[in-house]
Amino acid sequence: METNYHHKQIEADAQKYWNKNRSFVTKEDPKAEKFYCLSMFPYPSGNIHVGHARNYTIGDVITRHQKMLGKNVMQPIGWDAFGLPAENAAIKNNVPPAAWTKQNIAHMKYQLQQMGFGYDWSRELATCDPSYYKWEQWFFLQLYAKGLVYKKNSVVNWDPVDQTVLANEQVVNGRGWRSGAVIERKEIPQWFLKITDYAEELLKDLDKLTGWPEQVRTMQRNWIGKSIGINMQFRIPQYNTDITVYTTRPDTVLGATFVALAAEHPLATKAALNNPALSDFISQCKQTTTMEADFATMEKVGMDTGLKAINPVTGEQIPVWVANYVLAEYGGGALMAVPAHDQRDWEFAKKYDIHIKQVVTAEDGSAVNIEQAAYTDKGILINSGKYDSLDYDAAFAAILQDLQQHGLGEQQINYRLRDWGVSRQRYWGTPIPIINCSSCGTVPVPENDLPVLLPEEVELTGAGSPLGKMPEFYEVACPKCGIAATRETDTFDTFFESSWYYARFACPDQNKAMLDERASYWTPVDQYIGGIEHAILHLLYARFFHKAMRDLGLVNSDEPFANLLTQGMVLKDGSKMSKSKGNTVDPQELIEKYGADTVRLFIMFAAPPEQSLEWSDAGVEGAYRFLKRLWNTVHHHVSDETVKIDKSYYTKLFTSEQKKMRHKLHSTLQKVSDDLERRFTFNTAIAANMELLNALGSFQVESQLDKQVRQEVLNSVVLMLAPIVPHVTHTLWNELGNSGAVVEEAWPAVDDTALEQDSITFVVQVNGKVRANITAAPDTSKENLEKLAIANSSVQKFTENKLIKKVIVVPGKLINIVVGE
RNA sequence: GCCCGGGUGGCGAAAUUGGUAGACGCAAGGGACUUAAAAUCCCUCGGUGGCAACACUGUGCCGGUUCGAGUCCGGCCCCGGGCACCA
Repeated sequence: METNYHHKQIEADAQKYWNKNRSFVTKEDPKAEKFYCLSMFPYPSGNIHVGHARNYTIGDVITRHQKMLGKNVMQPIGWDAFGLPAENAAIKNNVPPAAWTKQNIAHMKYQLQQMGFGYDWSRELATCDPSYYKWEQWFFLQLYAKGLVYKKNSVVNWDPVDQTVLANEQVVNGRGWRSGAVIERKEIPQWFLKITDYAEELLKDLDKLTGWPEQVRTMQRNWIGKSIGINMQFRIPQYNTDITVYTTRPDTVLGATFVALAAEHPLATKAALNNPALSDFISQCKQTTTMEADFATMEKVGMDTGLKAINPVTGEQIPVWVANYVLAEYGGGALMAVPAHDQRDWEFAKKYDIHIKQVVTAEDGSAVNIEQAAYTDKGILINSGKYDSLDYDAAFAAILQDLQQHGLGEQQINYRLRDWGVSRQRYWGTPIPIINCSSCGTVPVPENDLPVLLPEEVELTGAGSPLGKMPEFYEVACPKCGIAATRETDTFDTFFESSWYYARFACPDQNKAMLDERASYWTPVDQYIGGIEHAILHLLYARFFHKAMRDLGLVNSDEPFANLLTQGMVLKDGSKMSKSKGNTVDPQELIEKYGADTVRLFIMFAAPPEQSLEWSDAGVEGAYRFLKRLWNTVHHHVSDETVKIDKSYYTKLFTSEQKKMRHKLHSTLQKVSDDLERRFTFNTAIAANMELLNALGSFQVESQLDKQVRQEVLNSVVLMLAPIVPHVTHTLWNELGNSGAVVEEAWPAVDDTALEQDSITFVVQVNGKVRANITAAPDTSKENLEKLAIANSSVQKFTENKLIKKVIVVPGKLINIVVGE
């Protein structure tokens, strides 16, 4: 055995072994339990960064550990290859996005292989490959046929100088990031998927996702935002029409002192026709950003339309305002404003001196001062005539009944969730398979003509999509009537690709169908790992696609991801590491210097996976030092003679020192198994192995049995660390005299007899403060523990001349003596 | 603004079900080995007081529940993620 740890040679050898023996190439196997482990696939931005390394190391540790548990494990990898950065790079470097992307994939693939991840490379796919996006176009047409696709006008960020649509990310302080021009809102026709048709199921099935973090389920629940309220009709006498207002607080309707409309509301448009000031105001409102965060923090402004609305419950006339804080997309773009019981309405009313009328008061009779702030809790009705003294539920029911009787209101379930707009006015994406014909209208591309190929030899200028300048792309004959027609030049949102790739990994070679029966074998993914930043959009879209695929008979489960691990952000200088912020760290240098095992060990040791990890170059050295120490320990152990462990070993009469060592080993094994299988706390699993190796360092080896104990410990340490540092353990396993490869070994079993102890330490507290430790047999009775504790001299210092009120004994842990004067 | 997290030594963190706060590692200081350095090994390491034994104090802030609170409850402050066209 080599005296020193040479990571380069060791890592090259191990990787060669896995490739040659196809250690991670997997087939369907009905005899074994399947385990599909998937990390979110990367966008090929150019280099692997630390966030990737963290994500993929977590996935790889779980994959290798599950394989050791005897499961048929599949871990694929691919490339989320369409997207905006390729276009930006193309403009900057004058390289077509396709070439740039392919070059990045090649480099990043090399980097992933250097990290030693156990991927089934035979399943590799890239979403920009026509063999992938063909099926995406096909799937869109299936959804179209099922009525889950529609076209409507919606708003985009328009850069008037570059004459192009900008992503939110490309709008900085209201200006285009390249041109610096003030961004305008522009309404254009776009394609939408009816995710809202699945809103109820997406909400309900969250209860079944017990393998997901509660945090993510809560975020999705709130995002879907189901509410039960009432649609009320407010009469507008001037126009002899009604407007519908949605409210979840019908108990406050008697306190409604105005109606507020979104700038986009048709009635606002009508009222502005002969009111130039209002017309100006509405145009101003429409200038504002499309981003919700900006929308919610901007100053609330409004203008009275001069119209009056009739409160359907009181018959009272109240003014109708246009206000910039009313969302056009939600609740019909109109709301009844109750300043006394809604904080935004309250601020608006204060600003414009609108009447504030309190109609709810606290249930427990405590004081409510609506001059200070709105009272938004549910409570008891006051100033409400016949509804006085009703609580929320009773008032809801009574008001609903009265409204129904007069045909002025109905119960309504609303969702905050909006339909998914999938059109992008960009080049580097999947072409939307639609043809626009002047006589037939919107015509789907016939299945036989798929895929609609994206031309790859293009030049990007930053002003609009190149597809719109390529007649050879967009000039087509209408598939229905044959006359000259125009192909859609928009492409899909890249979330489209990432919403079904996990299923395609089951059958990437299938060229006759989107998916085949192998997708039903492998899905749902047993363990999905990715950044917390994807908690809502990506995971919700993928859940929607899975249900839609199920309804088309393509998969046989309801949910795509059975278990989810959301890794925390990797931060640098306190902010998220991302390609757009340009603060990424390239792990390549560290791999060169210390090897992949050190990088893997450090990343897994620095923080538990769900927490954010503040990157620092210091500490990597410590991980390297540990691997060297492990190497040296094995080297020292095998330098004179190797020992074997057979069945008879486990029934030997061990000395108390040997028992202590074996207790440490098997309690560590128990802890590490739990850490890797249930808790995913890889940091504490590594710490436990460090402790074990430290304990082995002070274990004196004299007899042959001592040496066997040390052999047992080292064998187990190598097996326990194999998922985390697979290269060095590959070599050490054989150096320890074991045949076969560690990658094929089973996870070690706990020897329960080694866990038995003759005596354990109890903590003795007086009034909850630790005063002593006592040692006693594990089965010592409560009474005897109490006696031992009270008799202890350090304890007596705190109990003398005091009354012992009671004694609390926690079995196996502590005794607390409660004393008083 | 809304939704979801987080805050523990000089630093990354541990404490799994309310039961010894700081495991494990980094950095720092001291020592051994060496001609010297690197590497390696050993010791110290939350704060205050004390020669020491030990005592008091300490988990963002304020209050509460409990024999006992980093952990549970109420209120606040700060930091991070998401907010529908970054992926």
